[in-house]
Amino acid sequence: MLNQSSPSNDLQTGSVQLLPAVSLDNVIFGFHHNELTVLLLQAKSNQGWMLPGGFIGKEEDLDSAAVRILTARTGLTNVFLQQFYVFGSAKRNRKEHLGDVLQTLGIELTAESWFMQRFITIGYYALVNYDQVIPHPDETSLACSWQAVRELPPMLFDHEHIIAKALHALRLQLNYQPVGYTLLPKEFPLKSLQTVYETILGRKLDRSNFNRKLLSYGILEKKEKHYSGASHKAPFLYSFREDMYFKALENGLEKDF
Amino acid sequence: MLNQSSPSNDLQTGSVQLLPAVSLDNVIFGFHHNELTVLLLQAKSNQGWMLPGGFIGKEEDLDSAAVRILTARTGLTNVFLQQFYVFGSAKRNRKEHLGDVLQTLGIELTAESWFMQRFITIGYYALVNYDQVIPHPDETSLACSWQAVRELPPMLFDHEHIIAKALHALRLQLNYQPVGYTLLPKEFPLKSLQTVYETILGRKLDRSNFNRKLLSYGILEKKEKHYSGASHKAPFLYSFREDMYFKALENGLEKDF
DNA sequence: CCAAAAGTGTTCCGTCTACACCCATGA
DNA sequence: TCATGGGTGTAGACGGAACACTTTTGG
Repeated sequence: MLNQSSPSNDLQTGSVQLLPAVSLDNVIFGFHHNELTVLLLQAKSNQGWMLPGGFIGKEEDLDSAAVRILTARTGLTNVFLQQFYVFGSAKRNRKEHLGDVLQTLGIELTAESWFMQRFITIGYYALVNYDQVIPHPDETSLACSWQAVRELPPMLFDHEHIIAKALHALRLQLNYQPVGYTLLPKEFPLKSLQTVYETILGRKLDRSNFNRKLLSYGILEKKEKHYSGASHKAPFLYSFREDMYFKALENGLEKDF
Repeated sequence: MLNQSSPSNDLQTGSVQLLPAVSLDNVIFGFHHNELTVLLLQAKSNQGWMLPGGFIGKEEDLDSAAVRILTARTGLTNVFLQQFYVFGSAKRNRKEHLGDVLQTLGIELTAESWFMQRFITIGYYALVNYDQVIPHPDETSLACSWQAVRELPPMLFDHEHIIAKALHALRLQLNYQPVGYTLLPKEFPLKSLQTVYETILGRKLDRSNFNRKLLSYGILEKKEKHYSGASHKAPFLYSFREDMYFKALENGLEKDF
C-alpha cells in the first residue's frame, strides 16, 4: 500500500505522511546592497547549492506547504509567495546527487527507495525583507545564505533553471501588480523602490517618470522627510497603503481617477 | 513498495506505471458559432461533466503527458498547449464522485485504494481548431463534446473553477503573445480573428483599431480576396507567418520598426 | 440604387520618454 | 558657493479610442 511505502521520516514535517513524487521549491528573493539576492542552501555532501525545498503533507494545501518551508528557513511568516511553474521533465536528475545528501543523513537507499523515484517540483517565488531574515540551515546543509542572482554559485539539479524562470515570472508581475511591500522596510525613499524595480528588470529607469508613475497608482503614502546627513536635499519617505496595495495585488494595477 | 501499490490499470496508458498523487487536466478551447467552447466529458456514472484529464507516466515528461491526453480525446497533435496552474488544495474533493466513476468500470475501491488518495492536478490549456477535432469519449464517459464556456453544464469536482482560471490565464496571454494560429483555419479574414479576440476577452473591439494593431505586429500575411457571395465588399484573407508567429510566442509581441 | 460589411483616415486624448530646470543640504 | 541628489515641469513621440468617410459587393 502506498501509505506504507512513504517513509515516516522527519526531514521536513515531523512524522507526517507526505505526498509522493511531488516536491516544492521556493525561490526566495531579497534585496541587499543594490543587488537582487536568493536564499540558498549548501549541501553538506558535495558543497553544491540548492533552493530551499521540501515535500507536501498528505492533507496539506500546496500553498500552506510553501509557507511552511519558507518559514522554516527564514523565520518569516506573512510574505508574498506565489506559485509560478511546475517543473516536470522526466530527466530532472535529482538522483545522482540526492544519494549523497541522504547518505550524509544516514538514510539507507535502495533502487525502490521513496527518495529515488522521479519527482516533479512546484516552483514558488517569494519576496522578503532581507534584514528580517534569519537563515536557518536544515540537517542536510552546511549553510543557508544569500547569494547574488547575478553570480550564482554552482547549483545542483535544475535549480539554476528554476531561478531563471522565477525571475522571468517576477518581471512579468511588475507590469500588472505592485511590488516592494515585502522587500523594503516600512518607510523608504522612492529611490529605494526605484532601485528594486531596476534590479528586477535589469535596466535603468528614469527617476522623474518612475516617481510620477508609482505615485499615480495611489498605493503610496507620503511621510516626513529623511535627513541622512548627506549633502543634498533630504528625500521624503513613503510607506505602502496596505489596503490599496492588497487591492492592487488582487485586481491589478490601474490608476483611479 | 510504491511500485506495487500503483495499479497496473489501463485507463490511460496501457499498463505503464503512473506517478501517484498527481493528475493533469486539459482545458481545451475551441471556437464555434462565435462562441468560445470547451471540450468536456460526461461521466457515465452520474451524468456530471468533467475536463479531459489523466495521469502521468513514471518516466514521462509533464508536457508529453498533456499532449498524449489531448491527442487521445481530439485526434490532434501539434497544438498550442500550455501549463497554467497547479490546483493543490487539500480539499479538492475527487473522492465522493470518483467512487461512482470507478464502480462503473468495475474497479474495486477500498479506503487505501490508489484512486482514493489525495490528488493535486496540473492545469493545461489548449487552443485548437474546432473543425479538426473528432471527440473521442473514454471508457468512463457517456459523451465527449463541446460546451459553451458561457453556459457550462453541471461540472464535477473543482473543474468549473479550473476552467475559470484557464480563461483568466488566456486573457492575460492576449496582452503579450499572439493567439489564433491554432484556433483558425490556415487562411481567414481579419474579422474572424477579431471575433476570436472578442470572444476570449468578452467584449467588443473596434474594427479599425483592431486591424491596425494586429497588422502592426508583422505576424500576418495578406492573401487573395475571398468572395463569399454575400452582398458586400470581399474581405482579404490572411495567414499567420509561422516564423514570426513562433518568434512572437517566445519573445512576446512587439512592433518592429 | 441600396444595404452591408470591408477598408482607410482623422481627431482627440492620455501616457511614456527624455531632458531641463529649480531646490535643499552639508561640506 | 559648490557638488550632489531630490523634486517638478514640459515638449514631442507614441498608441489607443471613437468615429467618419469611402469602396466593394450582390440584390
